[in-house]
Amino acid sequence: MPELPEVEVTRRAIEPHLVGRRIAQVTTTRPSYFFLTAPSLLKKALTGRRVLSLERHGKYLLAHLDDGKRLLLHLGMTGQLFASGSKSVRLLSAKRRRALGPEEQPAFRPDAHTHLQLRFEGDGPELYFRDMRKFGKVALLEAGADDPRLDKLGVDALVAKGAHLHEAAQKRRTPIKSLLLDQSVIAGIGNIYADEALFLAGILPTRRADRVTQKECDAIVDAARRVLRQAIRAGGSSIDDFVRPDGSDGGYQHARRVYAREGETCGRCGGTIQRVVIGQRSAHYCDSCQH
DNA sequence: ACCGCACCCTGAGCGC
DNA sequence: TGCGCTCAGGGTGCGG
Repeated sequence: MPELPEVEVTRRAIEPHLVGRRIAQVTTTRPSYFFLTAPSLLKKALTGRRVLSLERHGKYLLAHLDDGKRLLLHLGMTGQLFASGSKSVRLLSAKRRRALGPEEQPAFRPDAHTHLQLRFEGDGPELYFRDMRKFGKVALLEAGADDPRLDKLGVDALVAKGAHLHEAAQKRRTPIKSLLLDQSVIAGIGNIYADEALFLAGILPTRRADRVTQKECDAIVDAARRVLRQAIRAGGSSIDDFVRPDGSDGGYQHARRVYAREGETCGRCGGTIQRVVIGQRSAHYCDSCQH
């Protein structure tokens, strides 16, 4: 699931294909939950526009256009943003995957899950936004308009301090992990990196937020920053669907300590990794390393 | 204000 | 072989 590292890896790789280029043609799927701006409006607004910059805000990408409007993208759970020519089995349906020989890796061709395709003037690849479960989002923001989703975001996890977490935690009885996932407190942390940060900080995900000390908040946020930076360097985590914009896998899934490792051995103490559900989401931890 | 939970979606994996 | 069920989860929005 794309979190800050996956979105940042995507931003860096997509930027050279996007910034400075003029959009020649926009292709979409039918209107759906995925399109916060109707596909017809999107096509009209994007065609002919030049992209000035590509920013990341938490897990959102924001492309600034030459008419002052902005294109807001969110990868949701299964969103994939990549360039034409990419090859990866993660870009294929299971049906197509099964039909392939073991060594075959055909170049991606847009399918029913490819909700947005951008073709540009001149040389360079097309860009595709594919999202199987449609939890991703595309929205066009009018020039000068505020956006509630962006306004709500807390401080970016790459620059957050323990104080940001502690301030929010003091009056909250919710589990500390739920607070870490709250994008209005700190922006960018999702399920994988929340579990990893809490493991490194030695704090149980179930601990009530108001019982986490300032010092412990420092440790959690420091650990989160470290984990996120490391994950960016590794190219993100390709556990289910994430691919880098050239079709390659990230590498951080091999470095994770607890996430999706229920029943496996803790690399630090030799104990067994546990799983509980917190706020309708899996939480993974080691009950002898975390308190 | 806070908190828990339903919901949006589709594919994988499982039992029968 | 295939059906029906459950699970996965980011963000939003609701009711208590």
